[in-house]
Amino acid sequence: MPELPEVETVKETLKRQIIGKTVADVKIVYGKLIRNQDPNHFKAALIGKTLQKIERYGKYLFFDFGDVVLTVHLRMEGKFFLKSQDEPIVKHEHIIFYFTDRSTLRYHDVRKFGTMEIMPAGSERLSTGIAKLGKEPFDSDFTDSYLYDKIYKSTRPIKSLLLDQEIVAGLGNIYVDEVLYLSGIDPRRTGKDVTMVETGILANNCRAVLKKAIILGGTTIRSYTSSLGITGRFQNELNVHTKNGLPCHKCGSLIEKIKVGGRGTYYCPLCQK
DNA sequence: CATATTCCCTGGGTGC
DNA sequence: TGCACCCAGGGAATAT
Repeated sequence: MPELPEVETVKETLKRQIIGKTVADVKIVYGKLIRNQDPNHFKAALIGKTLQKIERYGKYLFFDFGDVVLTVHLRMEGKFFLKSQDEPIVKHEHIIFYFTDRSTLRYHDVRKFGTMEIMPAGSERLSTGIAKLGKEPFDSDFTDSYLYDKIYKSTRPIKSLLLDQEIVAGLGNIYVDEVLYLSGIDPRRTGKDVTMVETGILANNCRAVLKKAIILGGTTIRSYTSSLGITGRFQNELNVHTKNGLPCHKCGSLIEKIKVGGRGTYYCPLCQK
């Protein structure tokens, strides 16, 4: 499941590979991925346009084509592959961008959860979801007090609050489990129960975990590859996520898997209070 | 307003 | 081997 580090890796890889390419055609195999507009408008907005740059905020990608911007969210299993236009369209390739140099960018998504939308340049961050995104842990204004202000009155579990993109943009299920483990905080504790000091520890660990994961190219679990066949290496650094039944590195007690806010959650019952 | 639930979708896993 | 069934999961829509 691509979270901030995986999306960052996808962005950097695609920047090297497709910036400067011009769209010759777009084939839409599964149109429901496209939000808020009909497929013909989607195609017409891109044909003839040249990709200028690619940016990322939270888990969203922004493909800048000059006067329009293509926003993409990979959700669970979305990935991009760069192929020759001569290669046949395979199962789960839902949208194919044909470039004038006979290469193609293919959006592949087994679960069909990903979304795409074309927005006029300058308004791409105003659409549903994106407009409400909170700060990224690397933003200068992602301060301890910013985070504390968002959580200190809440009765929701701290795990759910950290997963909430309106509070912290970019964290997903894997990294939230790791952040809570490193912070020694039980994922079920409510926001109002978390102290200012603990909030500072959480904020620091958000940055530490994401920074390390970006350097390692993200996390590859369950045969997930971020894009273009790339394999991340952060899975070797995981302390708790997917580790149920294995001994905790700090105390040796066994990692448990529970549900918090409807999400599978891994934690150390001794180290996380 | 805050929080909880439902829905989207399919491969993989389970049980028979 | 095949089949029915259930589940995971990010985020938007809907309900409480």
